[in-house]
This record gives sequence, structure tokens and C-alpha cells, in this order.
Amino acid sequence: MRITNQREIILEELKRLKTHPTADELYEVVKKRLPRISIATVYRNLERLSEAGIIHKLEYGGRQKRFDGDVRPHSHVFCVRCGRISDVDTVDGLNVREMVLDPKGFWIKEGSLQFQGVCPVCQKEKQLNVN
Amino acid sequence: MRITNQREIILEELKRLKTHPTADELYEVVKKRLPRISIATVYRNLERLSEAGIIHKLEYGGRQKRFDGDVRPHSHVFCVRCGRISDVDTVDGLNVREMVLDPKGFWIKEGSLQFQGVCPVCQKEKQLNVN
DNA sequence: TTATTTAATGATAATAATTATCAAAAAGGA
DNA sequence: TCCTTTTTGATAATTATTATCATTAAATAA
Repeated sequence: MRITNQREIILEELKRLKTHPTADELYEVVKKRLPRISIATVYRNLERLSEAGIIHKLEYGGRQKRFDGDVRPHSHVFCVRCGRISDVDTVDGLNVREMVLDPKGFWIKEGSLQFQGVCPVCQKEKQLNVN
Repeated sequence: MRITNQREIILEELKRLKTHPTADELYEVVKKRLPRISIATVYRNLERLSEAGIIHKLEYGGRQKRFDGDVRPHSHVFCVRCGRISDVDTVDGLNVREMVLDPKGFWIKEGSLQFQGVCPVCQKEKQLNVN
């Protein structure tokens, strides 16, 4: 995989953000440094980088995919109202792979804990009856 | 929520299938019993039933949502190649909620183990170099 | 039972996110 | 420098899902 300017900056900005952005959120950030970049280039590179295992593609709730520049094993919580994702700190020494009794014929590559909940932003909206 | 014929049969067929079907897969099955049903009715009812907690909406890998008629806590593995989902048997007595140290301000509602892998069908295709 | 109200359906248009296409530009050798 | 390959930007196409709306069915009241 060639190191192009676009690819480098997309990766750099994704690693800097801790918000698990969607492709278009990241596009807005990257555009500040590369004003002529195309949204297609962002999509393409996020795909290529995740295939290569350099970043992670997150596909929980919500219709948009999100991306994570941190590939170390860790758990996520996603907001059932807005799709926002946050890291969650869990007890140390978990080996999720070891918890499988019957993989039903699958070759299991990765395992993680996953949580669903309501994020702080949506908690406030709920209290204000905005929704 | 009213009990309509369509709603009843959608739920019945979803509970019968153990394949975690997509909306259009379930539509094809339901159409055999209700040939005049609309795909919109299937989407609508899957949404309503999952809001009511009667079924579960699964939004892992792949671009299509999948649905599960079994709402008892259990773990899933999804195929990174085709999006297929299977149940996975895990060790008993897991309390995933208890494994959280810092929920980062989220109200956590549910937690589960989630696995990624390659399903038996895609394993075969890989061996045959179809892809 | 019949009338009335309310919710659900079927058909299809609209939307939104993502992927595909393709000519032009950039990168990395020979 | 020239040549080959990959990547880019612009935009069209696709795909899954959601919205719209007139019609129909279900639940409730008279």
C-alpha cells in the first residue's frame, strides 16, 4: 500500500480523534488540512486501512459505519439513540476467546465485549423532553 | 400494539428461523404464507417489534440489519466476509455487565460477547479460491 | 349489530450512505 | 526521463431503509 499524502493524513486524524467518527465526520476534519480531498478518497482509504488491520471498522447501531484508530483490544458502548460510540474500561485479564464453548463451525478471529446504552448527550435531551 | 395477521406471521416465521435473517430474507419466507404482503410491512413490523423488545435487531458487520426472534441473553459470531450471524455457546454464569469498570457516563442497558470470524460457507469458498 | 375512530397495510417515492466508474494525476521504479 | 501501476477527485449508480399517502382492517362505542 502506497503512502500518499491523503492516506497519511486520514490515518493521522483518525488516530488523533477519540470519537470513533463516521466517514463524513472524518472528511470534515481532514478537509481542513486537504481542502481539495474527495469524500470518496476518505471512504476508500478507510476501507483499505481496515482491510489491512491498521484501523478498525465498527458496525454497531445506527446506519453509518464508524472507525477506530486504536486497534488494541478494548470494549465499546454504543448509544441506542444516536449511534455514538465510546470506549469502556473493563476488568483486566479478560480473555474473551476462551469463553467460547461451541463456535458452530466458525473460524473465530476476534472477540470483544459490547455494550448498549444511552450516551450523556442523549441523556440530557431525554430530560429536556427534546425527543 | 394491534395483533394483525401480518404482524403475527412475521413474528412466527422469525422465531422459527434460527438464521438471523435480514428483512428481505424474512420477506421471502413470509410471502409464501401471505403472497400480497409488502416489503414495507416487513420493515415496519420488525422495527416495531424490536422497539417493544419482542425481537432483537442485530447491527453488526455487513450493510444489512439482521433480526433475532430469540431475546434470551446469548452471544453471536458474525462472518466478516458475508455478514451471516450465528449463535455461539459460551461458558455459563457470565455477567458481562459486572465487567465494566468505567462506563464513561453512559447508562448501560445491555452487554454481550461478540465474535468475528469466517462462517463455514465462506471457509469453503476460500479453499476453492472462488474469491 | 352497525357506526366511528384509530392503526396498519400496500404501493411506491424519497432519502442516505456507500460503492463503482473513469479520466487525470501522482508515485515508484527501470 | 519514460513507463507502469496505483491513487485521486468528481460524480453516477446502487442498495438498504424510511417516508408518504390513499385504502383497508381492527378495535371500540353507540
